Amino acid sequence: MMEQILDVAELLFSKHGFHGVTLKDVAKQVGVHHTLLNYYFDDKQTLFDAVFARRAVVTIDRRMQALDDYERAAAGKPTVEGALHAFLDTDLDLYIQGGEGWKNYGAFGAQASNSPEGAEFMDKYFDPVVLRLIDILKKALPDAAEEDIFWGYHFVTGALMLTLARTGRIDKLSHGLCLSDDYEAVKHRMARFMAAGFREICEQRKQDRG
Amino acid sequence: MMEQILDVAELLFSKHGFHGVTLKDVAKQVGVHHTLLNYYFDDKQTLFDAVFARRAVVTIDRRMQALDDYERAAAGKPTVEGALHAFLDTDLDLYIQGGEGWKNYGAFGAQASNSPEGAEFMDKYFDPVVLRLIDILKKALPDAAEEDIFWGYHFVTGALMLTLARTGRIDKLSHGLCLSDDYEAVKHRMARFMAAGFREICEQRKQDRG
DNA sequence: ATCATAACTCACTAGTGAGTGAATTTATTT
DNA sequence: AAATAAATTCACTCACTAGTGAGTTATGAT
Repeated sequence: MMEQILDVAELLFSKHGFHGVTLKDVAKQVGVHHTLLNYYFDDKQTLFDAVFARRAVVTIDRRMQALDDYERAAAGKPTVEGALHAFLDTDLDLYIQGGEGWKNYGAFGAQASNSPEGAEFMDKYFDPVVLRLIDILKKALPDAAEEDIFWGYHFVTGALMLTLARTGRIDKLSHGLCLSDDYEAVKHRMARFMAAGFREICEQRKQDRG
Repeated sequence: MMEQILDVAELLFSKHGFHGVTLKDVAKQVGVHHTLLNYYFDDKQTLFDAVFARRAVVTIDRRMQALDDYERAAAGKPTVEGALHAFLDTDLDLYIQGGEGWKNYGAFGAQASNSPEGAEFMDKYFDPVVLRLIDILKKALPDAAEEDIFWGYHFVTGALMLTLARTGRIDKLSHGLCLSDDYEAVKHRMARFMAAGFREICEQRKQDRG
């Protein structure tokens, strides 16, 4: 039952955010009395956190593992694209293979990261992985200015977050050519797209200097 | 007074979203009785829409104008970077020069685009400009597959939305090296970064083919 | 000064939200 | 079958939200 509650909460929070969902909404969709949620979870915030925590550890561990593996495999010569592939694809694979639940979690996370509190809370979890990524990026771009790498990273997360947030929505613009839950398509493009961006702004800096 | 109400609503909605803000919150911060908001605006949704509408037209007009100007100036040979500069910088300039209000609006828009309803509502306004951009991008990349351009565009908005959404928050990760309201820094990097990405995924497609 | 209108407040209603503690049902053990 | 514990519902409280309509103050024209 607890799992079902988390599943529904995950879905609803991902669509409407923390304040846009009531415990009754969740309970109703689960088909259970709303006070049962207070039985399993102290309060609304606890439920929200539980939704996050349930899967956060998994993503983080996998990503960290993937980055470690990549760096080892690269044997001292990592590339931006390689690092980004490790960072992004590992996550995207989860959403591709993990079924409905993981897709909702992706959207949930993206939504949560939008509020100041949510972002701060999540950063606590994710910062180590991000720093690990940035560490590898620095090795791949030894001449790069630190700001450039950080800005590049911001662009990457932005793109990823938007993709995750829009899961399941139709892209009217492209007349359905791009489905926002077509993570295969994203996986196929994103790392390479972003790697080129990183290279470019480092190049730009050299030009600015010289 | 109406302006003050809109200003405060803009700020609060940008932080907490539609459901995270009560009319009392807004009224209190304006220093006015909460029922006054019902005097100026039919209901909460009307207020929200008014916040959006107040500035939306300005951005859209300016962007559309900038794209038109660019295409004319490019005289049949537009570049991806040029188009993106027109599209992005025009907006960023507004946030740079427009003062606090415009910065809040940026965050407000990014926040609003996160909910399904909000996104759909906004898309109605923004679709024409976006299609105009994509039109130019297609001319700049005549060999590109349509999906690639749409995906690239998604990455661009994602990065932009994240930047706008995080306005005013400190980036702990970079120890303050990147300030998310340092739009000058974004302006300096984003168009070029993204243009390189576009080029790359078109290149990739050629490789995939041949 | 007077009247009219705009700007704003007050007192209130109806409804909803989260949360509590007692009561009941369901499952588990003995 | 009885006893016990877990799972679930019920009846309720308290705080708060959006919104309404009547009332009040300020503003401005005549």
